[in-house]
Amino acid sequence: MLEEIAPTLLEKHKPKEKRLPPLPYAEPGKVVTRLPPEPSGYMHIGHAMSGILNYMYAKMYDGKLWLRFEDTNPRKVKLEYYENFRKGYKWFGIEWDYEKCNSEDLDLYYEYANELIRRGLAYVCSCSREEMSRGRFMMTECAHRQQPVEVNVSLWKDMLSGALKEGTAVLRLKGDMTSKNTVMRDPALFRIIEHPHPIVGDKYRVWPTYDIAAAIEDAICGVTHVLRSSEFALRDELQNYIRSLLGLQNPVFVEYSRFEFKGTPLAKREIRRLIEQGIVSRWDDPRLATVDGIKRRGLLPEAIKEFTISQTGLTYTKRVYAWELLYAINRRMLDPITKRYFLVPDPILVEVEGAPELHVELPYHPSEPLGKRSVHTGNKFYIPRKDVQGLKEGDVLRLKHLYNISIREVTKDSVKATFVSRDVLEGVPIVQWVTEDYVKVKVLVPDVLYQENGQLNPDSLKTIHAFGEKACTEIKCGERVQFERFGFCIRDDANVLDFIFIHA
RNA sequence: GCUCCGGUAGUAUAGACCGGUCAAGUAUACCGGCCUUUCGAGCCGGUGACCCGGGUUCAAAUCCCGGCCGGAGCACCA
Repeated sequence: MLEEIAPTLLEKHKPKEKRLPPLPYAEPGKVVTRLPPEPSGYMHIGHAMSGILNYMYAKMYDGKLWLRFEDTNPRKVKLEYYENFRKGYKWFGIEWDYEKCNSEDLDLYYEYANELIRRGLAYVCSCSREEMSRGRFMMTECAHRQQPVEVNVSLWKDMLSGALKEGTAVLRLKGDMTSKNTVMRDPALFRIIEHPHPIVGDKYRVWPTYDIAAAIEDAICGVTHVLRSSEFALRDELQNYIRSLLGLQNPVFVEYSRFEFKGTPLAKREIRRLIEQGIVSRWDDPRLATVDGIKRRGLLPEAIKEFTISQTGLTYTKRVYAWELLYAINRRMLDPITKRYFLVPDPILVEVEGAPELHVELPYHPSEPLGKRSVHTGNKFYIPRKDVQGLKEGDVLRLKHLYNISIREVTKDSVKATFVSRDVLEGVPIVQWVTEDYVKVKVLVPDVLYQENGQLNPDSLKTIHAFGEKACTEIKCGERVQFERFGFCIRDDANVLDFIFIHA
C-alpha cells in the first residue's frame, strides 16, 4: 500500500545497509585474504577489527580466507598465543578456510634462499649490527656484498650447520643501497636464532625475517589482497621486489592506519608493564582492549563487527576512536535482549506505613517477551539514596511496577513514608527498589586507563556495592542484564554476585 | 634528522582518483519535543566541519605550490 503511494518515503525510512567500500581489482570468487597474527601476545581489538575486514571482504567476494601464523621468531612466539588467536577469531564469528604456520615452511624458504644466493642476488654478511645500520644510513655497500657466489654458498652452509653462531652472520638481499626507501637497502632475509621453537623445536637455527617469509607465503597461499595497517606500507616495495626475483605473483595492497581507542593501550609492551606494575590485574582486565578483556567487559562481537564496517574507513588518517561510538552500537544491540533487574546503589531504608502485602509479577523487559519474576513485598524497601535527597514531606514517589508512596520524613539512615495508591500517577518520579529479601551485589565500573593528558586515570576501576533484588541470583555468569536506571552489566563470576558495568 | 603518508562538525566517517548536482551526506555526542511505569530503547526536529595562505579555472573540500599540525618507517620484530 505504502509502496504504491509513496515508494520514495518507504525507501527513505528503510535502514541503510552498512556496506564496506569495494575492494580494488577484486573479482568475485577469486579473492583470497588472510589473517596474519604473530603469536607473541594476546589478541586485541585491533587484530580483531583487521580480521573482520579480511573476513568480510573474503565473504563479500565469495573468496577464501587464510589463517597464517607469522611465527618465524622463535624467541617471541609462545604456544598459548596460537590458541588465543584461534579462539579470538572464532568469537568474532570469523571463519577461515585454511590454516598454516610459517614455521612449517622453513625448508621451502631455504630453497628460495639457495636460489637467490646461486643467482648472486643475496649474500652472507658478517658486519656487526652497528656497521650494517651505519652502512644503510650512509647508503654505502659493505665488502661482503662483492663476495663470489661460492663464498656465499659456503657461508650459508655454515649458517645452517651451526659453524656460524647467532649474531655473527645474516643473509642479505642485494637491494638498492641508495634507495629512498630504507627497507630496500640490502635488508636481512635470514638470521640465526639459537632458540627452540614451540612447534618445530630445535630443528632449525636459521630463521627468515618477516619480509621474505611474508613475500613467499602471500604468493604461495594465492593471496590476492593484503589488508593491513599502514606501518607496513614501506614493505610493499621490498616484498614485491623479492617476489619479482622469485617469479611469484604480487597481491593488491590496501592499507589503513591503525585502530586505536581513546585512553586504551594496545601495545604488548605497555600492557605487560601495566600488569607488572599491578595497575591492571591480568590480560583479561576489563579495562584492556584485549579480546579477553572486551569479552569480560560484556561487549558483543557483533557490535564490534558493525562498528568496524560502519564507523571505520580504509584511510591513512590517524584516528583514535571514542569508546562511546562502540557503546552506542552495543547498547542498541543489547537493549532488546537483556532482562531488566532492580539494583539499588547506595541504598536507604524506606518504611511504608499502610503498605499492602503483595505478590507481584514484574516483567523482565518492557516490550520483549522475556518472562517475569515474582516478588513478595511487605512494608520495608530500599531505594537509591540519591532519589530521596531533597525530598520534602508530602512529595510522592512511585516504586516501579508497585505503588505510590508519600514521603513523611527523610533522615540520615531511613525514610518514613505512607502508602498512597496503586494506580500510575502522571508526573510522579519512578524509582527501582528491593525488599528486605535483597542480595548484596558488587559492580566493577571500568573506565579508560589513561586520561586526556596522558596521565594514568586514578579512577579507572571503581567498585560499587549495592543491593540487588533476589532474582539476581538467577543471572548466569557471562549473562548481560540491564539494571534499571543504572546501566547494562555482565555477571563476572559464577559464585559471587560480581558484575562488570558495560555502559549506561 | 631523513623518507613516505595524511589533515572534512566534539568524535568517527562519506565525498577527493574523474573540479560544478556539496549553500557538504551519515553515525555518535549535544540541545529541544514525542513516546515510555528506566535517567534504556525508539520516533521527530535542531546546533555543528572542508587546517592556513597563495595559484590554476567561468567554477576547488576536490587539482598545483608553500606553510602549519599530525602519523608511519628508518631492526638480525612482525
